[in-house]
Amino acid sequence: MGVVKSKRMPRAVREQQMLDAAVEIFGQRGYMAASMDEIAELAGVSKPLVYLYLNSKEDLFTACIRREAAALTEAVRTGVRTELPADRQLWDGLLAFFTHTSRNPPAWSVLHLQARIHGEAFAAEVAAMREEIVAFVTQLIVVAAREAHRDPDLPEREVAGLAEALVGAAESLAAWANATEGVTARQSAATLMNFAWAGLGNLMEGRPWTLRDVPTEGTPMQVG
Amino acid sequence: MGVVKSKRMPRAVREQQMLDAAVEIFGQRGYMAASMDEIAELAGVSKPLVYLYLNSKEDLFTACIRREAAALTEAVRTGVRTELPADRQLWDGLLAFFTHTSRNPPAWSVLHLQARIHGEAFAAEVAAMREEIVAFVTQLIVVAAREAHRDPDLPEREVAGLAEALVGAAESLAAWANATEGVTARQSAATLMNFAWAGLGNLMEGRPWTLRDVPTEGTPMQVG
Amino acid sequence: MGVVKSKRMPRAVREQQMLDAAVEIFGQRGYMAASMDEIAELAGVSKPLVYLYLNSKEDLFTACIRREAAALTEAVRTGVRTELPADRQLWDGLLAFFTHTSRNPPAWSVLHLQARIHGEAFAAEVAAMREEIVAFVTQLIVVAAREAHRDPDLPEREVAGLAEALVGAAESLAAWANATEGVTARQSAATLMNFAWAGLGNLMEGRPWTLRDVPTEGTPMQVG
Amino acid sequence: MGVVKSKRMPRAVREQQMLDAAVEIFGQRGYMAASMDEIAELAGVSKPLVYLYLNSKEDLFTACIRREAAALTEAVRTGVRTELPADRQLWDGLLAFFTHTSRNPPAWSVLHLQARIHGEAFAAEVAAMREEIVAFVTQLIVVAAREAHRDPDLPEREVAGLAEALVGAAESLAAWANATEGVTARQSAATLMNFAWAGLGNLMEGRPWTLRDVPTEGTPMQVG
DNA sequence: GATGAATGAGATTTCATTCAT
DNA sequence: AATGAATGAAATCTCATTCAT
Repeated sequence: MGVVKSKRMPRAVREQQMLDAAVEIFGQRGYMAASMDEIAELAGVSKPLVYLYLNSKEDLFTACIRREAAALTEAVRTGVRTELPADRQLWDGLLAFFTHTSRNPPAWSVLHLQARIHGEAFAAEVAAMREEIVAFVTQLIVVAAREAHRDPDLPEREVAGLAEALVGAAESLAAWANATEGVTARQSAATLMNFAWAGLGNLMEGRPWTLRDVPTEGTPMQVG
Repeated sequence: MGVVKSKRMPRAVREQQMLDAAVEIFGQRGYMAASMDEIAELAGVSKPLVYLYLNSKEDLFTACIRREAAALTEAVRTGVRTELPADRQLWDGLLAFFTHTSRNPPAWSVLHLQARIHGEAFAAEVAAMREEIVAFVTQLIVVAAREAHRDPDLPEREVAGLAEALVGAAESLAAWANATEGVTARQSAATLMNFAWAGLGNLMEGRPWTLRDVPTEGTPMQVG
Repeated sequence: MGVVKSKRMPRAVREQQMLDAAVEIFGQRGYMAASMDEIAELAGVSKPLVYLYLNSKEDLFTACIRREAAALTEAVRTGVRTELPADRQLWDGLLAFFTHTSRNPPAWSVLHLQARIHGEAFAAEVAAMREEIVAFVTQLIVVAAREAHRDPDLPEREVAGLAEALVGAAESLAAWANATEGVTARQSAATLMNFAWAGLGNLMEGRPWTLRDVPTEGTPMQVG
Repeated sequence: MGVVKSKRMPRAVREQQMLDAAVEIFGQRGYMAASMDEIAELAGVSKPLVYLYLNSKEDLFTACIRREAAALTEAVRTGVRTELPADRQLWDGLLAFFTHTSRNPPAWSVLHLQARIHGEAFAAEVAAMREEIVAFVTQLIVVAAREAHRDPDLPEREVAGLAEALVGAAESLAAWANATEGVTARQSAATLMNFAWAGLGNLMEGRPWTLRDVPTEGTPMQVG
């Protein structure tokens, strides 16, 4: 009766349990402060088994980063349908992003905070994921420009900077939202969408960005 | 000619040297990976002297955070003149911010990355500084709204979210700029100013934010 | 032939070896001067293993005190049969006490000297043991008074003081006997028994305490 | 107005201040745990001055022991008049001893506890003092035996043991009295005097030791 | 497949002690 | 006479990692 701590599980399952534990601990303590002892204990296995499967602390951390990076990009990719208009794609992407990060705070901590701090090797793993997202946003901006008028005079470098700023803002907001009580993924997405699309200037003059069919909670993003 | 490594210096001077070294090492290695040995060596003193003056690794780190937070807020405060229009104030603030962070990359790493990761106590030190800046931006938005029209219907909470997003974007951009070759403070400020003030929508329709008297390098800023 | 330094022993055994070594070193050097390095070396293990099992220098010291205190009280308890007359009980107790302390000089040093010096926490551990012994002696005095005459007019507080003095004398004698060549446990017990029971006054007037059936070596305790 | 912390004092005075501070700290913390920093601070001088005058921690500790040992023996010597009867001499000596130790707890801690623990050299310093006292007591016993009857059949070795036990009991009682609230020097002396002179046996049969002219507080020591 | 036993290397921190003034 | 500045050496403790079963 009760939860039986079954032994002898297939390797794939054990590995996932270990990664779950590792993400949890790395997210809470940070890479250096996390101890393999604690991770093994939380995973419910002995330390040597962790080493047998994941090889070293570094490899374990890298495995965490890879798994969570893949999960996040997959979530965003799934949320976006490229046949829709650019602003709608951005909205859907943001919503998927904030939804995922808000559901996996330790994972987001690992990707956003920990991985960047501890060595170039780890940072590079995250950078790959990030570039994929930046590329997606960059392309969105280009498409939107094309949709808006026939003369796309935004130089490439400028577009890159804007995408960077937008992604950076999203990352910061995600961390802030996780740390702040009562902020929903939808609210975060709405705030950022307004900020990015309409700009403060427009917002203040009463002309926020609007998108039909999207039920909203944030104030300035008005449902038409 | 050259720096003479003089011995027996007054305490105040030595303390600054130690803090310089500590910011450098903490910025590079992170709090946990930084060793007191390395810091002492870089400061050109023995480890016991570091402990005598700064007391402990924690206290040393806190002292770094305090000094750099004070320096950054001071730099921004000095750059802004509150009698000017809101957008000009934002521009000046951003310029001062990016100028300071680009000149002190390790200091910015300590404030932006390290301090947030290692314990609530450290994070709180930074949070105080951050709140000061967020408050400044929040007030700018309110003032700008008042300048734009008499009916400021942006609810308080929304304004807070926008300020958060803007500051977050600036922080991210600063880190990115430090890590990317050839990005000037002025460019960063311009990119973010456009992004924040005009919004992507306006930008793409050829209506970027402009400010007279400000010579710029970034492209879309400064229309004709 | 000889002691094979076998590796990989069960935890319980290793812990006892560590405690043996710790008592030895703490007894010789004192708590502060004893180094975990030396203890680990004498125990034939690495320092981390000592920490893994015993947790900290403080905990290790406490474990030593507890073990030795228990051993000593057990030795005394075993030596005394409560159905015998009071003076015989005292004699048996003293003999057991001096026998045990003379066989484990470092243990006695730990209990009598070290534990009292280094912090109230340690002293309290010993105080518990000591109180047990003082209580035993106190009760002996009361019983003896009852046996001697029906009117026990010794006030409680006075009895406590006497018990304290007797136990204190025994403790001192034990330390002195350990430091002095050629003093047997039996001699110490006899000296103290005479001192305590008959008093100097009686002794000097040729009326020492005597106990039938007890072969003695000390002079004044004459076999009647 | 207020205590003026005068500088430039004659060496002899400064040295006494340092010894005062050292006895205080050594008594509280123990030899190892006491830090020269703390001693210098309590003495109101800089550390190098302590080294200039007292040379080293060891020498400082030895100086403390010497001073306090001399003070204690002097106090006992002064309290005893050798022309009086032996038991009166013992009483006076005990009273002087307990009075002195109760007035200088840190000094007594240094002599009784600290000095014995930390190295043979220190212990030897105390041993010299102790031997002087033991010799005094030994002689008292011999004299008393002579007074009591003409046939002193107590062998020398036995007398030595008895003196040792008596002195040991006194030492223990002194420490206990210092640690216990409300125990006066007179009470300690009375308890021990009864214990030593009459013995438990006599006490319990209602025949305590008595001394004319000595006002008492302890119960069994009755003024005839 | 899984683990209890064990360790080498290195972290922070403290302290007695000395130099230069 | 007196001190602020500075350090070498050593202490406790932690951790990633491996061995033997």
